[in-house]
Amino acid sequence: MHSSAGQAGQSARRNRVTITQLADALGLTKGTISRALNGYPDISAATRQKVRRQAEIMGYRPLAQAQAIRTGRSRALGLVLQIDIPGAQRPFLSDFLGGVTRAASEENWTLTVATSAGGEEMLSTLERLVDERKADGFILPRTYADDARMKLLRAQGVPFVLYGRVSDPEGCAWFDILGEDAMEDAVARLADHGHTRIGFVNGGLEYNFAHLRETGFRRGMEEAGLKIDETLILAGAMTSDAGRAAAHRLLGHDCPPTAIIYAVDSAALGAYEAARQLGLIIGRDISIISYDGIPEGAWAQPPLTTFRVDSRKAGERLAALLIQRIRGAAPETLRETARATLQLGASDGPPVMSSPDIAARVAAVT
Amino acid sequence: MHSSAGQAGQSARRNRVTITQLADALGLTKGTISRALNGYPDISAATRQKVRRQAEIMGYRPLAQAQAIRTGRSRALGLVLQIDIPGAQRPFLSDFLGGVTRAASEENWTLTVATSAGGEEMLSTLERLVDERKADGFILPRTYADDARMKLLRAQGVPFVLYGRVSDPEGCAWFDILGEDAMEDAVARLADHGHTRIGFVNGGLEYNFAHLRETGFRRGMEEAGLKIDETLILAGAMTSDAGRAAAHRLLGHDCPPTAIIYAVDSAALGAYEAARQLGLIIGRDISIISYDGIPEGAWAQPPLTTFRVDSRKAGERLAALLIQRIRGAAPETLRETARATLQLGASDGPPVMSSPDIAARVAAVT
DNA sequence: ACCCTTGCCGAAACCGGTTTCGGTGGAGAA
DNA sequence: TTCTCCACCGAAACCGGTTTCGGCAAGGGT
Repeated sequence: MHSSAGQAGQSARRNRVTITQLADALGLTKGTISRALNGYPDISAATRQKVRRQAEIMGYRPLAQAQAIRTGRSRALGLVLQIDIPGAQRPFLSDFLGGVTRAASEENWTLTVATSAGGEEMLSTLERLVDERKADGFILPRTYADDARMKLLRAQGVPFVLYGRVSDPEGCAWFDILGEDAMEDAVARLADHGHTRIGFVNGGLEYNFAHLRETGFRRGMEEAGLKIDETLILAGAMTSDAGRAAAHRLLGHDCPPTAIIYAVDSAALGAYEAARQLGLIIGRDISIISYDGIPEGAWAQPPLTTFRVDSRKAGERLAALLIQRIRGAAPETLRETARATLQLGASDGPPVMSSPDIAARVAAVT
Repeated sequence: MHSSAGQAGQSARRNRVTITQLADALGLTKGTISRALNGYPDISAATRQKVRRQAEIMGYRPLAQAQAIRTGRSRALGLVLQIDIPGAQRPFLSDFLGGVTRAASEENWTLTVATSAGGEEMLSTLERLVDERKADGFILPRTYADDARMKLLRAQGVPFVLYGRVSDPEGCAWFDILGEDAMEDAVARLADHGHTRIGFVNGGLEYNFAHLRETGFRRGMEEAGLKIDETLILAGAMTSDAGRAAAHRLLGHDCPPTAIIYAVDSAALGAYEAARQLGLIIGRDISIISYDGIPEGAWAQPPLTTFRVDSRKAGERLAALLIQRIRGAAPETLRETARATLQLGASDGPPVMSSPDIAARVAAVT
């Protein structure tokens, strides 16, 4: 029936040391061992010490699954990735996972990963993992302005942490990068270059980060003393196609911007195509600054000036926060933010062409 | 002590239906239920039918962790990613994970992911997962010519499948993309263009795929009736830096190639830098064909002609194979391959400059 | 000297399943 | 009719832990 796979279980099972073996070795009962290791107060310090040492010697590690059926907790973090979103978190995933698993394994936790295509599947996947107790808590990447996953988990009473902030912070723990500060800095940098007409291409407004980044953009414009032209603010660009369309629209404006800030790198890459079609050279005729730090940006010609996100650190912090959350810490105490770092490219610089110059060039081409 | 996290477990626990509840509802004992659902022969067809239907109605799903402590199997697949390798499997990860988890969840399995930096950490991580029974089997990406992970798992009797083939196939199941065929096709394509001096920049020879791709290159050269110049074959280039160095070396040759085949996209991108430094235009003065299909390639100028790997499908097949393997199928019956698909770019074409032309240009610049 | 705490640990139930072992009833054979 | 065998299911042990409950001995107070 089962040839080597059957033997597999046996030989792997052989060397595990169980709590009963530990108990026998010490002449105690397994109940006592369990309480000693889990820090119950009714075990003497001397006994606890002995148990700890012997456990170390024999290499005893409790079987998380056995613990789980009684305690309901399996020392596993859950992560459900939405993979149908074009280009979303694609390149950072490896770093992000590295961070999460590193932090998790430091506390002897593991990571259970699932994926979903589409929102409903996401929710059903989440539900399945919850009631099969595959994870004690969840990391939710890419928070939406109104997040259904959050509601589900909150209703079920399952702990979670957000990668991103949310408008209704009630009972939420999170880690986030300050995208608004980056957008503000981007404006300041362009203003320093001498730009006065600056466009803004935002991501999808269903994401919470988009609102924050727009706020940052507006704040930056105010700080720099520049007038905001609402017709130079677009949204919904998450892909290079959408980014290209947005660039065409802005550059086809009666009075086009001399610089464009993108909220999302993948969209910013679309501007390269648009510029090529219009005969404009990025970094000279038109300046671009963006946000994310995806590797494609560094390989574009000229390299994209962008604000890089440290995904690995984000993963590490999120895992650490979630573990604390599961252990009972109040969510209000579990909120952290970090700044993005400017990654210099050559896609921005002082304006060479004026707004009318650009308009003329665009008109000539089309 | 624990405020909302404590309540969390309770409310989540409430709606789970256990095997005992199912048994009570049917007036049977839980042992009978278990045997009925697991297809034991000593349960009548009628009873089995009744149990199945009632389980469906009540939405019963066995708790994998509870099953695991008796059976040793938790219905979880294991994946350990090595994240210190620069650029390795970075961009495909999302697709790959999507494939794995999709195939896994179809059978109600889950995926446990861990990461490691460096070979020893990899082994200890693997060992920890094995004896904590966090996974019933493992997917091993990027097989080495002599793979320590394989030996470990084989010794422990733990099932595994390889993403990639291996020189000693004894007891191994695998899925792989036929990189050698792609390399062969690449040579044929360049030969059709009219190239006769073709260089080859391989990846690290510690990886098994490198040997396969070199074989493919040589076979392609023979098929095309071209002479192989051993001094035009380099190896060990996995990063763009290494790829750039390799390009400089080949183009600095007394009689440089007019086309270069790279075994790895990330390395091929280094050729773009080298060409820029030497004043050569890729796709015209020098042709490049590569392998992997990373997104950066499509954004390079000109877009990289490369053989694209379907990572999602790879993930799906590997998960399916591993599950079969765990269930006892013989490894010899679990071996699949697929072809890479050519993704047209503009980095290759008919030779415009001859080998001496290129040599002269390079000499002039340096 | 007696009682009452208190500290500390053993015994046993429990979690949600799987698996072994017997026992019962009905069909078929003698 | 009686014996036998087999199909089918109940009872209970088991997996590796956690948690409750109760008991015993030492120490403190009167």
